[in-house]
Amino acid sequence: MTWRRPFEQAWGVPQEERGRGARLARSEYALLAAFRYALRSFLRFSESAAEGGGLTAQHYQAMLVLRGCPEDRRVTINDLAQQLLIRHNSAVGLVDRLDRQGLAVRESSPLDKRKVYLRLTPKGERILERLADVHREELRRIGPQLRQLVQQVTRATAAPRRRA
Amino acid sequence: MTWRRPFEQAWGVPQEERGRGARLARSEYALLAAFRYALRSFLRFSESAAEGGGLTAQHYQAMLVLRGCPEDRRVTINDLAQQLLIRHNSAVGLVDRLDRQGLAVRESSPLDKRKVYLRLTPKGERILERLADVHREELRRIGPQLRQLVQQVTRATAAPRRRA
DNA sequence: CCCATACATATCGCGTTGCGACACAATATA
DNA sequence: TATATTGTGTCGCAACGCGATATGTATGGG
Repeated sequence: MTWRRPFEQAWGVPQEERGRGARLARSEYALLAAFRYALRSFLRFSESAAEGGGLTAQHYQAMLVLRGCPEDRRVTINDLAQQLLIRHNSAVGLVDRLDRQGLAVRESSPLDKRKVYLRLTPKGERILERLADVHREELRRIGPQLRQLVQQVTRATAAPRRRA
Repeated sequence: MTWRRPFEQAWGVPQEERGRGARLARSEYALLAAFRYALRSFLRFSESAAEGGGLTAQHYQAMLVLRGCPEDRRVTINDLAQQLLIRHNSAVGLVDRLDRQGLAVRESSPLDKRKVYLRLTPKGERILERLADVHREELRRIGPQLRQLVQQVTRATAAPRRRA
């Protein structure tokens, strides 16, 4: 303890830290750690928020894809997998859960009977709207910090141009 | 397909989209989805990079904490759990795996025999340095995009000040 | 000095998630 | 029609996090 939020301690970047041979200074690791901490924080927030509605962060992300999809398109299982960067079989399980919870339904395509289109239920839309709202607020809260961290991490080596 | 990276499609924010009654426009969902996509991309990159060294993203994050810790402090299991935002018992398992792979070792404190200090092994430090390096590069690559997305998402409602 | 309490770590079993490998029907291609 | 490709689905596995519980260690009041 005494060392909770990792943000503060990653500030001073004393030059002597970069000892001979060592390519990365301790403070640079600290910055990377602080960035990951910020990401974890946001993801934890997302999980908690989703849990409030009886679902998981994956459910939320899947619903975001369904709702955010261009209006002239429909989302298949494969599309979902691509957008979530998971394999199609993982998406199948996810859709099973969404279906079981009444958040989305499958609709097999009449033109290509292999395809399965997904659609949010009214209940799904309602819950998603609440979730999206809180997420936007949280993003507005942590946004500046996040952006600053990204900048710090990348800046740390963007100009490491020290004399010999 | 034809709709891969979600970044592009979340640009135009036509006003008519915000239909009567609807509090969030489709494009705002798309923006949130695009932001999560960016996060997932980075996390997948992290997993792939870690996998290259035979470990997982959690291993990497734990090692970051150990390495980034202030020099006058030592990291215990509880500290690790706090920094990773997990329960202590999850941290125990994680340390078990780090130990088993020869990336970190336990050192019980002589003053308080309950405490267990963690230390990176030379092998751990070597691997971590490579990983930290690639991560910094990736962050430099996606940083601008990420920061822009954060700004877009927050801006979408930061100034929704439309007449009537 | 003893005991109750708090603390730090460890163990166990569970549920969720993602994966690779395989299976199978529908479609496209030859 | 024979063959490949595509889109979904099924199975078993491993990683991860959790709650509940256990065990050893400190610490403070009497």
